Order: sequence, then C-alpha cells, then structure tokens
Amino acid sequence: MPELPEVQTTTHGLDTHIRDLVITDVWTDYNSKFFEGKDSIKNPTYFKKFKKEVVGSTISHVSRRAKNILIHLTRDGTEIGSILVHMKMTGHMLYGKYAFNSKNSWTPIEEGPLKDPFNRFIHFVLTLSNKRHVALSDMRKFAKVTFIPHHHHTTTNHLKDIGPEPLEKEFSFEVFRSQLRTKPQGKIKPTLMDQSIIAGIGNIYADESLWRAGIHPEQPVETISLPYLKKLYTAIRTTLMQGIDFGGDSMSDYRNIHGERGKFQETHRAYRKTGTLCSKPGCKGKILRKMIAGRSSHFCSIHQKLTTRT
DNA sequence: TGCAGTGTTGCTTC
DNA sequence: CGAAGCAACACTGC
Repeated sequence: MPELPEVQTTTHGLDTHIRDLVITDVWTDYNSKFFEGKDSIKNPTYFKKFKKEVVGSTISHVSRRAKNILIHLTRDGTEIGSILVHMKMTGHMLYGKYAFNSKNSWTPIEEGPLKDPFNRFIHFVLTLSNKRHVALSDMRKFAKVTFIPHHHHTTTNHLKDIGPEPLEKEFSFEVFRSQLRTKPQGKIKPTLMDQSIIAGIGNIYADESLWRAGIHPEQPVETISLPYLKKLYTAIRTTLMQGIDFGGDSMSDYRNIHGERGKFQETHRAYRKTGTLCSKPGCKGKILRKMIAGRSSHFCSIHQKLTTRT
C-alpha cells in the first residue's frame, strides 16, 4: 500500500537511522529477470554491478520522490548516486539487527522489527557499518530496486516523468489546476493517481480525498467547478498530511521501519467501507464500491454524485 | 475448496 | 496518441 504518506514515513525513519553509515554488504534472493528492465536487482547479471557500485559507499541521506525511496550514496566525499527502492504493493523497509540463518534467509535477532509478521518475506538486505541491517520485506515480490548514477537523477526513466510533489510549497492551487488541464476528459480519480500529473497519490488517498471534497471518482476533470477544485486541492493536501501524522496506513501489510503499524486506516471514511452509512454529518448516504479504471473505488451515494456540472 | 480481490506500474493490444 | 487489460506474485476472506 505504500503511497506518499507511507513512503514518507519509511523515508524519514531510514534517514534518521542510517545517515553517515557505510554499506558493507548487499544480499538478495530476487531472481526473476522478467517483467522488470535490465537495471533491476532481480536480474543476476545486474546485481553484480549493483553490488560493486554500493558496497563501500557511505549513505549521505535518504529522500523520497513520489512513491520512490532514494538512498543517496557518496564515495570519498563525492556523490555517486542513489539506491532507488519502489515498494509497489506489499514492500516495506525494516531496520534492525538480523542474522542470516541456515535456511538462507534472515531472522531479526535484537531490537528492531522483531514482531513484524512479514519478516519471512525478506528479499533484499543492506548490511551497515554499525552491524545493523536495512531489510526489504516484499511478500508479492513486485518491488523494484536499482542504482541511479548521480548524473542520471533527472533523466532516468524511473524518475523523469513524475509530476509535482503535492506537499511542497511550490504546489499551489494554480499548479494543481494546470496539471489537471492536461487531462480535461479524464475521470478525476484515475487522473489523480496518474504519477505524471501529481506525485504520490494511490487508491486509498484518492478515495479519501474525493470523499472529503464531495466529488464522484468518475467526474470528468473539465466539469469540476472552481469551488470544487479548490476543495479537492485542500482535501488532497490535508488527507496526505493526516496520513503522515498517523504514521501511514496499515489496513493491509504496511509497517514502519520498526515493524509497527500506522493508524490512518482508523480514520477511513470511504476506502473499504462498502455498505456502511456515510459519516459526513447530516449525510444519509451509503458507501458504494465500483471498479473504475481497473481499481476498486469507494464513494458516498449522496454527497459524491456524478453530475453534469459540479 | 475455489476463486475474486489486494496498495503499483509498465507492457501489450486495440 | 490514449485507454484498457493484464501480468508480475502470494496471501486473505468470502
């Protein structure tokens, strides 16, 4: 589920714990070279190159771009690039002390994410100079890990088509509106989830933002009035900020780097609330579920009606 | 038991 | 060009 707030929670946690440490080893048991491009550690040939790049480098800091984590590396004080991790559906990063066991997998042994039920799905591990580890738990094995050389940061396919960050102060209402104008005929929900329009919004935060703004997920972008667009702009920013404040959403298997759950799922108003009464004060609607652009969408039958003009 | 559904995204097809 | 469908994988819940 990692969307912007979950990736932000993980990024911040990593940044405070692994800054200035040296990477002393890298391990993986991902092995399919299919589906992902050549520059994926799932490709054994690429992994050898990857290992050569990162072992011996120092972590300068950890940042986020859309739903990607970037672990920035230096060598002899010079920036060499970063490890890009996209956690996709079920990935989450953990920090702690692990031991490599006789079954060729990793077990947490001290502090850290001892209680995380997903420790059995660890497929990528960085060993650090303080004898601790960063582990990527990834049940469905969809995650992407690759090395981005410093000079490729703005040109790599992994990052070049990503839209503005919704929580940065440069993301004004005018920026939001001009981004949406590139897809006037699009349905609003798939448009919000398009990473080239706005960075970091996924299925949960799209549904929750639209509930708060009172807009039907299939409302064509060009038919949304100025006041409703402004409501939506505010709803997106406050919902994402709430997600971060609550430590992310753990309705499914997201955990922070210590293996702990976030609490945003306790505040859901629409996502996976099918059949319940709408909780908007005075609203008598029911939460409906419908597949839209291949994703299940949840919205109120009354205060999120599809209209010819909002 | 069986199968629909799951947070993401990129490739293929139309 | 865009939109839709599906595949990558493993598990949960009805």
